[in-house]
Amino acid sequence: MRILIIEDEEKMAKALRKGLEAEEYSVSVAQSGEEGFFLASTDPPDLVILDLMLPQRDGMEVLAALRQKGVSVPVLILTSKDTVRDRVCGLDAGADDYLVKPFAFPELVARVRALLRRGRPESVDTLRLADLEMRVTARVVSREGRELALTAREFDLLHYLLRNQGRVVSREMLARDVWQETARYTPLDNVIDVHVANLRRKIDEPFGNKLLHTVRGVGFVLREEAS
Amino acid sequence: MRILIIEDEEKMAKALRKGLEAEEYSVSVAQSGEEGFFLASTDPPDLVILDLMLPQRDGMEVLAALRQKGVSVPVLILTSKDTVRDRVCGLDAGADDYLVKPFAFPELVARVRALLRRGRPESVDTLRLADLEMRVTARVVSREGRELALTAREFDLLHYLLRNQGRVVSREMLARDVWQETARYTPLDNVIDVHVANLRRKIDEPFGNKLLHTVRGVGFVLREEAS
DNA sequence: ATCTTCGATGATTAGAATGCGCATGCGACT
DNA sequence: AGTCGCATGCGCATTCTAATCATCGAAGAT
Repeated sequence: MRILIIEDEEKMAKALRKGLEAEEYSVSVAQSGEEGFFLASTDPPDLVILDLMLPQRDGMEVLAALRQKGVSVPVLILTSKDTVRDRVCGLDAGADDYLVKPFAFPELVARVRALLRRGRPESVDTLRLADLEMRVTARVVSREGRELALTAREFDLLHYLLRNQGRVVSREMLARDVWQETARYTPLDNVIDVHVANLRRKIDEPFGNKLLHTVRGVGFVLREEAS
Repeated sequence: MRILIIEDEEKMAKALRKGLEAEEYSVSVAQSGEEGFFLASTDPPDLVILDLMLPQRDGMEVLAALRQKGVSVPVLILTSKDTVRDRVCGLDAGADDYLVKPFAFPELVARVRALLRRGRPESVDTLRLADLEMRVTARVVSREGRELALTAREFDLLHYLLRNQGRVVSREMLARDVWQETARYTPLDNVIDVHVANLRRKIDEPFGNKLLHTVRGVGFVLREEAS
């Protein structure tokens, strides 16, 4: 994940770079508004951290120019201007977050994480395990590129298993979270097993390596290697 | 734009609702964590404003449960817990912003705007799917170049489906967003189905490949490939 | 240790019940 | 006339139930 810091104070810039690099981000620094605008618009990073008081070109100007140009990279404003008026201005100019100096570094990092998390919306929308792929809102499931026809229940079941891939899920969990039956699940009732079997027939049987394994006495897991 | 406020203190909730409604948002309020979780997960709004100290179920729990369930709606935490530790926790649990009480209302609104801005793709006047084309302001729909005569309802319905192409939309969503009937949709009431059928007759039946598919148990999708 | 036995757990199958989606038609309103 | 809301009824995919079959693994005997 690439972060661009636009900040003229050298001390602050260095501290930020060091701290963010420790978090495994790839950091570059622009020392002026002009330079920052150029870098952000020619090769947009995944996030911009923007100081407001800059030589040559004010931070607000840089932000406005970027948005004007259609650059939609997330921007976090980091400044000592702390009035409500300043914050509202910054946010309304197109910033995604506004943090006031002095600040706590852990909070900055948390906010950076939050912004970068949002940047990849499709990663939330599509779940994957090996060559099995689920696009959630479209309700489409495919394996080896071939689309599979699942019923509503089967889809919900697989959705739950994919979200908990690697974890063993019990029948009680499935009864509660997929079937929404709070209490009255009985061992006599093998609805779950039936649907698991049906799901297996569609997502596993036609293909080589099985993904849906049963853990005797406990429940089921979705994972790659055989157990 | 729909906002859900999860907040038990009645005074605060009322003030928020009033202020946000003045900004043209459609606001609903949940008085407990339990209720908030239910509302947010069954019918996700465009934004959630979440208090942390709640009866029944703590705000952090609600957030974690929502993310766990794959609900990716933007969440702004609004609380009086103001330590750095609290903020980092909240953001890392999946919140998108964190604002501390007492707060300046204009700042809240600016942050709300910033969050909602991200969710929206910029508006376009002509929507397209395969050879189906809709010019929105002109209210003209055509396929294979031939203009189609749609009624007002049919147009609104198709408009909604086109804006959400590729996503499965439920009857509840249609009842709310196309019919604006907040609550009194019943499964017995098949108005939606009738209009979907009529729409199909006009945009799909005369042509080769169908675009409007039904997803049994869930709703309808507009998309190209057959499923 | 290895083999055998047996109970418990999971898998499979088929048929029954459910509920969903769709067509149709009528009345009301514009 | 055209459009929309609403109700009824049918057909069928989906889901559930229930009964049978397969498999696993621990315990005991050899």
